[in-house]
Amino acid sequence: MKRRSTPAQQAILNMLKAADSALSQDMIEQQLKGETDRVTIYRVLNRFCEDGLAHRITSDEGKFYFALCKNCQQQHHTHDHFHFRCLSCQKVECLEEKVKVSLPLGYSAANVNCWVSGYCANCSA
Amino acid sequence: MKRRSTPAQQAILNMLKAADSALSQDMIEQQLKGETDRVTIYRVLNRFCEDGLAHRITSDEGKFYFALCKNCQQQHHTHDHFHFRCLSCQKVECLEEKVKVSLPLGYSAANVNCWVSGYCANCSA
DNA sequence: TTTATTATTGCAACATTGTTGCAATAAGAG
DNA sequence: CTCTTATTGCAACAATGTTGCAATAATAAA
Ligand SMILES: [Zn+2]
Ligand SMILES: [Zn+2]
Ligand SMILES: [Zn+2]
Ligand SMILES: [Zn+2]
Repeated sequence: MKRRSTPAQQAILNMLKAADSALSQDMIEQQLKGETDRVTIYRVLNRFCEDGLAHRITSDEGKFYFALCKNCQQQHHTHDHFHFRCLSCQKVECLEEKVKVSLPLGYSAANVNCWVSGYCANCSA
Repeated sequence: MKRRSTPAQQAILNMLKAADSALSQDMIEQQLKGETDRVTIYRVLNRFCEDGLAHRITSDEGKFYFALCKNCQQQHHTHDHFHFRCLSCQKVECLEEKVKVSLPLGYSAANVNCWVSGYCANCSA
């Protein structure tokens, strides 16, 4: 299935690049001022994930955020970094810090979803 | 506000003790076979959290799980441990392992919500 | 340029999860 | 036993995410 370049897809990709942070569907819908349907936004974001352009994380609020992949290889994706959500400015960031966890004997890990919420440098000041 | 002991409250508390793992509202509703209303289950669970008996965590599926507090002081609660969700048997556990993360300069942490999903010892075998 | 193919979109409908308001019920004190 | 009010059940709602389907439009082919 070959991808097509569309206004919605471009706008959302640009937003993700410009934001340099993770965005949720509702954040994108707001910035797009309702020009694009909710469903389309979800579909575009999911497509980015399928294509290895972005990754999806479930926040501690229980909703999805999407962020462009930075340090992933084209083939090999690893999203085992911490995510930070600022309780004041709402910004969500992928942190450099990798998650290190040793599981009990016999356990195996398939995926990791780690969040820290608090106040970012701007909002702490 | 003084608490009262009710069948629903007791049943749910016993389930949490017996399970020795974290449960979600729908798991509890199933085991209770619809004898108790959804809303009541949520309210009982939230009450446990208010009373410092349990803690609530948001899973990587985006829904809430509730687990009895084990290593919390009566006054001082710390829920900075990892949680594990088995993709096969659905069991959710509080792990002993504490979350260790160093934030960028100027950032401050208020809360932590860390999940590993994969296969538990039983299901890996 | 024009036409044909089909990826993408918008809309309605639905599923799941969690909360709130309010009247009815029942736990526990006196 | 009676009274107070914490707790429950039910209806209604909000938020988030998905699916089906017909209409639209990006791209390739003619
Ligand atoms: Zn990636
Ligand atoms: Zn990330
Ligand atoms: Zn606790
Ligand atoms: Zn826990």
